[in-house]
Amino acid sequence: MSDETSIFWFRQDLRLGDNAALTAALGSSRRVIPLYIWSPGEEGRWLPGVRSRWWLYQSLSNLSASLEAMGLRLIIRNGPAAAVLDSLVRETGASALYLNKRYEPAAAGRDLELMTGLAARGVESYPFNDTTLFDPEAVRNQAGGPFKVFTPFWRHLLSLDDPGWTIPKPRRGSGTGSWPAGLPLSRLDLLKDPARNPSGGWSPGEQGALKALKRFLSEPSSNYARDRDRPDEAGTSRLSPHLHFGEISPRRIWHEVRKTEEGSAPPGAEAFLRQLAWREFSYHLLHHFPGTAEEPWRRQYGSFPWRDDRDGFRRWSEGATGYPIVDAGMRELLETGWMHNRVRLITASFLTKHLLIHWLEGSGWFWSQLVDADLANNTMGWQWTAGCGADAAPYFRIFNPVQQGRRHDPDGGYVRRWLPELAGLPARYIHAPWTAPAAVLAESKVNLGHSYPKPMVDHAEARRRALAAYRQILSPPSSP
DNA sequence: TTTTGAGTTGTTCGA
DNA sequence: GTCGAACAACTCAAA
Repeated sequence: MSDETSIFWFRQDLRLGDNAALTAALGSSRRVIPLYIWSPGEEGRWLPGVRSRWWLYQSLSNLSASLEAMGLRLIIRNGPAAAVLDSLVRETGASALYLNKRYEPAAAGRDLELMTGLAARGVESYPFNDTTLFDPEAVRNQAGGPFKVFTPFWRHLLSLDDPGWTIPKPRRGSGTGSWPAGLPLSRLDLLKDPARNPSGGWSPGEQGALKALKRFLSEPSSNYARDRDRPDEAGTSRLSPHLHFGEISPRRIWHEVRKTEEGSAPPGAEAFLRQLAWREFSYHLLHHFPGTAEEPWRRQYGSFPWRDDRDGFRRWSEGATGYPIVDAGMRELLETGWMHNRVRLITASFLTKHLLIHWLEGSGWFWSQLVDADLANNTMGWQWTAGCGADAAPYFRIFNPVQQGRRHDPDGGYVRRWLPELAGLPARYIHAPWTAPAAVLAESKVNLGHSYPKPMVDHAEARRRALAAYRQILSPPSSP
C-alpha cells in the first residue's frame, strides 16, 4: 500500500459493497477521498428529471451516512467535473483517480478528455468496469463485432465465465483527520418540487436495494415468468432505480439469482436473468452505437413520416387518450414516477403507432418523469417499440390496447387503481368503456366525453394508418 | 465464402 | 372458442 492520496469519484455506483473501483482504491492507497460531483450540464440534453433528482438526493444522503460510519467523508462539489477534479488534486496532492466507467456517450467522452488532462498533470486514472456484467468491449461475436440481436447475445453471455463474484464491502477508513471542503447536499437543488416526489414506498440507497432484492427472491409463491406481465400484481422486481444509481451491482443480482436457482430453482429465475441481460444489451448497444439516444439505429427511419401533433402528445402524456390501459399507465407515471414494464410497451406503442408521434418525444417524456430514467434502457426500449432499434419488433406488431388490457389486467384492477373515474365499470367493459350500454355507463357514473374521454383515435383506423406509414419507408416507391 | 436457421413482449382473419 | 397462416423482408450469427 502506498502513501499516496487517491480520489474515488462516485457517479452511478452509489454503494460500498461490490464496488470494483472503490475496493481497488481503498486497497491501494493510504488516504482515499470519496467525491461526488454535481455537473448535470455535462450530460448533453439528458438532464435528470424531478424524480431522478429526488432519488439521487436520498441515495447520496444514505451513502454519505454509510461512509461516515466507516470513517470516510463524502465530499460533494458542483461545477464542471474537470475543474472540480483539478482543484481537488491541487488541494490534496492526490496522485490517482479511481472511477467506474460510464457508457452514456456524453459522460464517456467527458471522462476520456478529463483523464487525459489529469495524466498530463501526473495524475493516474484507474477506470473499472462495474456498471455492466461484462465490459462491452470484451463481448463480441465471432466476426469481432458487437451483437445486434438479443438471443445470440444472451446465449453468448451464458457461455462466458460468470462475472467475478461479489467484492466484499470495504471496512476500513482512511484515518486522516482533515477533509477538503465540500457542499452540504441541500445546496445541490435536488428537491425542487416536493409535490412531485415519487410515491410508492421506495427506499433509495444500498440497504434499500439489498432489501428489495431479498424480498423479490424470497416471494414464496412468485413466478416471475408468469407474473411479470401483470401490472395489477406486484410481480416485478422493482429494482430498476436501484440499478440505475448503482446501489446494487448487476453482478450481485446475477449471482444471488443463480445461487437461488441451484438451490430450489424458483420458476422464472432464468426469465429474470434474461431481463438483466436486456439491460446489459442496452448498455452495450449504447456504447457501440453512441448516436442512438438521438438518432434511429436503422437509418431509413430518418425519413419516417412522424406527425407533429402537440395536442395528441399532451393527451397521451396526461393520460387522456380514452384507452384505459394507456391512460392508467400514464397516470401511474405522472403520480409515482414509475410504470410497469408491460404498460411501458403499451403506452409507447400507442404514441408511436396509433398517434405516429416521434419516439424521441416519448423517450424525452419518460426521461423527465421516471424515477429510474436510464439512458441505455430508455433508448433501447423506445427504439425497439418504434421499430427502428436493434432487433426491433416487426413493424406490423401493433398493440391493440383493448386486447392488451384484457390479457394483462383481466379484472381491471390496474385501471381502477389509476383511473378512479372508471372504478364503477364492470370488468367486461373496463378496457373499452365506449362499448358499454348507456344504462351500465349511467349506473357506473361514467359520462363518456366528460368524466372520461372517448377514444381519441379509432384502433382499426390508426392501425391501418400506421401500417401504411411503415410500408412507405420500408419499400420506397420505385421511381417511374 | 456461402448457406442456413432464426429472430422478447402481436394482431387479424378465415376456417 | 381454437387454430394456423399471413403480415415482409432483412440481417444477423454461426456452421
